[in-house]
Amino acid sequence: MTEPANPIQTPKGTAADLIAAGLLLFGRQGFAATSTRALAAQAGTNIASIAYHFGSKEGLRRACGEEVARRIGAALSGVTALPATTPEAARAQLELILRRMAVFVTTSRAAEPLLPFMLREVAEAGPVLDAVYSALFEPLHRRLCALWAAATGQEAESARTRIVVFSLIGQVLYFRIGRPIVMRRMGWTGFGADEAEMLAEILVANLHALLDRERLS
Amino acid sequence: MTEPANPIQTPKGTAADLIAAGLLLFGRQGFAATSTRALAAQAGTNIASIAYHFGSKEGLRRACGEEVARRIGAALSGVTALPATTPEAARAQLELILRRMAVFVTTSRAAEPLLPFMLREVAEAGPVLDAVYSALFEPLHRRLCALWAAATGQEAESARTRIVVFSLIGQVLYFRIGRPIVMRRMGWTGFGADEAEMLAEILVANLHALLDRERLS
DNA sequence: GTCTATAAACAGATAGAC
DNA sequence: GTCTATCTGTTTATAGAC
Repeated sequence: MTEPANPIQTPKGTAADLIAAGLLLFGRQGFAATSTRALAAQAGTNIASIAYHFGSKEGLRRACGEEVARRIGAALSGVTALPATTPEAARAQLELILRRMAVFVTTSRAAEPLLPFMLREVAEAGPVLDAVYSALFEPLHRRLCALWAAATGQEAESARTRIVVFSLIGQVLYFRIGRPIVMRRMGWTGFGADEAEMLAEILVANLHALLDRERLS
Repeated sequence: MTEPANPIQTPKGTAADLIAAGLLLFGRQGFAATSTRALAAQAGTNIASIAYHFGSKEGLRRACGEEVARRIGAALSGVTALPATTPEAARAQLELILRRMAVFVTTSRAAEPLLPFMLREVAEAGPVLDAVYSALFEPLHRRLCALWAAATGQEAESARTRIVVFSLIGQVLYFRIGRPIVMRRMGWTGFGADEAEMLAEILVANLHALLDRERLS
């Protein structure tokens, strides 16, 4: 989730160009609305190369999903591997993850072509979703559930824990999904340069409020 | 078109059947992936009737958007019109709105064909979005911002208020969007009959925690 | 590996009978 | 208003030259 000092090297060649085009156009317009001609044009190649490299348009979609899973998985590994021995440590790690998520969805350059593609796949429940999901949402859900359980003493598998984790992730994702349309329709001029900071601050305040309340009950 | 005596009752006839088919299939597969033939088959009519009643496939999409706006607007009018004179009243109304949203996204039969269609339009940023948005998200955002401002004494137009409102709505919507895939992938068997109750309870607890923390700072 | 040309299927829209 | 048959353009996938 952090920007690596040495940014992930994107492979070169026609296949990589097509995957980049797929991430961009599938994410921007959706799978069905994107023609193979548009993909080839965006990649600076011809239509036939899609069949040559990926078998079909659907194959390119799959390759895009695997590429996303690969990059996201690498970016998340540092987050999902941290241990949490005490409630205090679990709380601190929940806070850390939320801060990184806030930065990721608002300002991370790495997220730019990946996030729209992923959100599309979630919305379309496409066949690629499992790869993306198992690389991102599943470890994130599991990790947050485990941390919440460690911080509160509740069951990680309980419905309550699950719903709380849903709400934590949902706050971040809806912020990303809804921001463009809300800003356009309501004439909001933007949140400024400190947008990520402010979102993170509110997410963390929200988290601590939830945890404190949980401890009291 | 005359207003039916029972507002829940859906109008009859081929045009209404096509709108119902559009809400269902556009919501399920997306606009681009849904063919006019599939729409006609779902509605139990022929392809030509789409052009006859709505001019084009795009016209049917617009009519679906207006239908959603009409129904949602009616369902929301009671919520967005309530006055809030004191901070305590504002807090109580925030709680009420969250409870209604929780019920709406989890158990309301009325939401079933509408919500997937709306979420698609949001994801696709389709041309219908403005009608849907102005009927639902805009009054909801404005109302929640105003209530939050009334409950905390903050500015309704401030970035902080906007982000808080985003997070409130996001918790509910992501719960609806992410639930199917998370349940499928993680083997969750469901949240039980009291799902809406539990979601509402957590949303409300979240709200009070946020408000209390806001008052202290 | 890359490309042009094309095949086969499909899309949305329409003409015209009823 | 409804429907069948059809037009026109576009889609994905492929064949075959280089």
